[in-house]
Amino acid sequence: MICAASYEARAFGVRAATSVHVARARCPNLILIPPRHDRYSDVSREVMEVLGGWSPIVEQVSVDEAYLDLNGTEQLHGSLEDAGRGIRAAVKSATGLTISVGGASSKLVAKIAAGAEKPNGLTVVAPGSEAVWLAPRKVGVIPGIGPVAQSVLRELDILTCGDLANAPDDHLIRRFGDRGPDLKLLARGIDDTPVDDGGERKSLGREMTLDDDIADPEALETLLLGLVEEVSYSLRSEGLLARTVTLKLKDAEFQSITRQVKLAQPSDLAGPIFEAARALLEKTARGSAYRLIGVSTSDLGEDEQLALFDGAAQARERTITAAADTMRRKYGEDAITRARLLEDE
DNA sequence: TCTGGGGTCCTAGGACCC
DNA sequence: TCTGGGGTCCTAGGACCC
Repeated sequence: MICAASYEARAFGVRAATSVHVARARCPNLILIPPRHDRYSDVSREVMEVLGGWSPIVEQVSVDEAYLDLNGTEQLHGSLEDAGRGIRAAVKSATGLTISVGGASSKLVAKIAAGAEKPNGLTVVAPGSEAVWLAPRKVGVIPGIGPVAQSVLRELDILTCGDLANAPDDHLIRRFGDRGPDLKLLARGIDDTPVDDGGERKSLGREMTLDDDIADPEALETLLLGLVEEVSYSLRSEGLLARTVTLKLKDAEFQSITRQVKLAQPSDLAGPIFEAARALLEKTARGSAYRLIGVSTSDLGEDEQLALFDGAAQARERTITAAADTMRRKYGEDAITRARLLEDE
């Protein structure tokens, strides 16, 4: 599948999440480049470091997006335009990358502004002019209004932010419930969520879509074990313990099913997490075929002195796991695996 | 737009308690 | 024996974002 598409490719209808097959059909001269995720992480870190020089409060949203709280930095950086120009120049000189910047009185409007002139743009919305600036734009530019909400709004003849800002409350309440009127605030650019730089991870999981739908319980179990191994290794790498395990399946009709269970004791070991996930799979999968299987952990906490509470079996697993992790760190994550996971390769 | 994989957040319904 | 109203917690599903 396509992770990201150049603007040239986008002109042919190729965009993120397009399958390679479809992409090639739409754009025969497409040039495919294998992703280098480690490289992107490194560069992302460099960019975030530059941003850290412009504000003490930086909220990283994804590998390529961040919010900066510039309140109180006017003496240092000047106006929003000045800061925006400076940030773009600093990132360019540190990494060679061009970026788009949006400046505004809220995260909501700043984000929309950043997207207004891509790539390589700088858009500042003056405080007080948010509603006017937003009015002609499609409601879909508002973060949180996705395809489903857009189609509901379309039925109400609400197409632009201006339409939404002036929509009757009762219509919105009927279709969106209590949060309906809040949408009007968003459409006027009113948003007071703070820039939050203390984001802690809430969940960690892995899932895979299968080439062919699989019904065989044993095959599903083996796939699940592989996923659990990856998840538990990530938990240990991040020093986290999980309390809740969620199994996710998607059937041949694309219906997704989730089942979760709480562990008796938080864990970062494959053994207890797999046992929980396996039990859920046994209860849930009744012989039908599935096209996706995944496992996710949540209710995460910091690593405590967990080993103190281990029973004999877990103490043994912990010892073996520690040795295996040492090998993974030294020779790569694939350096060691379970015999059961080799069979299907 | 025929549908990946990593996440976060919200909602509704039911259990349970006072 | 039947039952109000409110709060909290849990679970499952789904919308949404990049």
